[in-house]
Amino acid sequence: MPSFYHEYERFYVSVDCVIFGFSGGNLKLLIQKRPYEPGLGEDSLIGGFIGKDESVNAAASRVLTYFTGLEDVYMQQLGVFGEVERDPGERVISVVFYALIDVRAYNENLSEKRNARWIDIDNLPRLCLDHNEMVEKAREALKSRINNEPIGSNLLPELFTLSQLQSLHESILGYPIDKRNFRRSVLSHGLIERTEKMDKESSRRGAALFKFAKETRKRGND
Amino acid sequence: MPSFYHEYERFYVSVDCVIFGFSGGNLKLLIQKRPYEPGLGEDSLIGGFIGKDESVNAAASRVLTYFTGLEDVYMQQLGVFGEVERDPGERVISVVFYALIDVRAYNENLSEKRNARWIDIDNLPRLCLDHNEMVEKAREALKSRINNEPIGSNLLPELFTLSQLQSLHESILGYPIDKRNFRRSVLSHGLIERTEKMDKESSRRGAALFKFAKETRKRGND
DNA sequence: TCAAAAGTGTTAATAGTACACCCATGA
DNA sequence: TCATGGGTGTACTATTAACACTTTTGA
Repeated sequence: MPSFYHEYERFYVSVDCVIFGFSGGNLKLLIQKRPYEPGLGEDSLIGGFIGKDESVNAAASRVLTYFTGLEDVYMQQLGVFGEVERDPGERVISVVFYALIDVRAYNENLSEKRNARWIDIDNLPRLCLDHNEMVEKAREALKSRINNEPIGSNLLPELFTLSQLQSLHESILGYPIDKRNFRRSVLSHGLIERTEKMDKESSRRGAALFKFAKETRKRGND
Repeated sequence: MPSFYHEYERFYVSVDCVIFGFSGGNLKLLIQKRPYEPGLGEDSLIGGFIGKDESVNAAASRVLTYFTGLEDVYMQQLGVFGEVERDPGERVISVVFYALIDVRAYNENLSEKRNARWIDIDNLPRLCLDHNEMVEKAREALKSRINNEPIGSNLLPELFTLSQLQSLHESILGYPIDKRNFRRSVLSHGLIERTEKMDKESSRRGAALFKFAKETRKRGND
């Protein structure tokens, strides 16, 4: 096979994943200790390099599964970070994804093994390189999606209360929502359905558990 | 300078630009004859390879200027196309942008020199590689932006009639819009201003010429 | 005089927003 | 009995959608 483009430069290409979770009423981010120099040990997004025979999306999925133990996760491309000096070690072009996972399904065992941990999105440490900027951009993307797509289904367990769903929306949007309006709105769209089950854990009275209607759990990274 | 990532693969990274224009009441796309093997001479998006000391965005701007003669053009990242086999020659990861330009400002001389031409967006030929898919995705991005951002300012000349603006919106959205509702809506947002000038070319009666209010002409690719 | 595009208002439906109290329960 | 979170309705406002005729003028 001849080399058609041999006069051009080749680049390291990485994937970085902004992995969102939701627990304890707060939006969380999964971060790791950076395993390479430069910046070894600094807080970092979950990432990795693209392999020779692997598509960009496949690399993102591989990295995500490696760090969470989960497959078929909701994942979207966010964009490319391609400044020349963004990595002081070598020139690396990074393709950024964001993913939404149910933290209850996350494999806790991996946390220690991978040197990863969940942190509160509103209390982010300084991350290495341009990773804070990536998180910021991912939050914006989430904000503009939450009202139009049922992405909450990927962050919540199968069954959830309306209060949990509201709290998730509030965490993403960053402002409080009126309870009655929220309930009416979310129910009128027909995306969620009430089940017979009740949650007795988070309140004395108990709250009805809801589930997302079929087909609203969108998966994959295409 | 040590090589931190030397164990990883490096890739050719290209930029491809979906360049939209608007003339004769139709949305247009600028294409070229592909200048490389494989697929030499096939219809192709405007593209090029990223240089060693050039950011990804800078590469896109360079390519755009080279093919249009224009600088400071409205440009947005669309995403990365990273399938392993997307280019049968070599593995190339492509970062795709879309740009909006005023075809009247386009340097016609470059058309022949660069082997480029404008074609009607609704009458696209088969493009090389996965370029048709890129155009499709760019059109979707345009559609979802046209109602929220004054991107029309980048496709129209400085002064334009409301009919032209409406026709642009219709071309992008793909369906007819009610004239009265459109006018009321677009005027109420205060993004455009009526000028004293009249257009006498496209109608007997003449139509008022409008311009976008300052600060609405967003430029650059960040 | 007529063809062709410019210009102009009203009404109905829908979606969104603001707002406050009672209920059921376990401790 | 009381503290806690669950659950409910109504009135107002803003936005969107549907719809048809008159005006101007050059050919």
